[in-house]
Amino acid sequence: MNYSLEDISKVLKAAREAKGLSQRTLSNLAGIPQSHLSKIENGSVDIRLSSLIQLARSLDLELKLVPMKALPAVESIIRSVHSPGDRTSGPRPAYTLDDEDE
Amino acid sequence: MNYSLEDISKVLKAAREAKGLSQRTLSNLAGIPQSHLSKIENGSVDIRLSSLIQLARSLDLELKLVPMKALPAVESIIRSVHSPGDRTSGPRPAYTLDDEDE
DNA sequence: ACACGCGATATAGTTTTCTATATCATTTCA
DNA sequence: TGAAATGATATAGAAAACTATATCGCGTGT
Repeated sequence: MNYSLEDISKVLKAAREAKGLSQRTLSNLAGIPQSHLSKIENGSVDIRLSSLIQLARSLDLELKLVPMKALPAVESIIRSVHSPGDRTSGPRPAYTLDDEDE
Repeated sequence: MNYSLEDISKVLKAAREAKGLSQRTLSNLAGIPQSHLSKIENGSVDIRLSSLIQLARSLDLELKLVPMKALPAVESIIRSVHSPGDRTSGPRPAYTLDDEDE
């Protein structure tokens, strides 16, 4: 449930592959050496926050600090975005938050 | 919305204060020197992912990589969790963590 | 006034990321 | 066949986090 260093690297790698990017291409996008990118994806380095953010941005991901209390709902949303037809199991979108605030 | 280094530190600081913890107390909880904690909250260091995760956990926060597509919904949920009368935790164990030593 | 807890800051030493660059083993494809 | 692209790995140096420890100024309460 809680993810740690390795989980993050898995997410990053999966996101890169989902976008069909090679490490070298992403390397250029994010301004990070390919050699280092490899280490990051292998979870063999404890990257700095700036690197993570930079990398995430290049992959259309955004880093968020989520209160534990909100975690289930957040994960549900993220899952539903990953698999846009997901009705295999799940609490119906009880979270119909078409909010418009701000 | 997109947050960067400084925003993260603000969130961390706000979370700590919301829990009524001093830097020194959190320092013990998270295993991070108070002096370093201060720098982190001031955004004067580019912390490592492990530090961030560690710190987040101590504050009942969880780090998530959110697809941009899901961001609005996620942010809405997060807002609704710590919004107006923010109780931040209903069943709040009256932890008397005045652990200390020194 | 004095002690206390608070956050900020200083020094110095250790550890590690991060960089640039190059190479390697596979796989893919013309 | 072999050229090209892939991810993994190596070396060496630079920069910065992280540590322990101590101190400082400020506010608060006794």
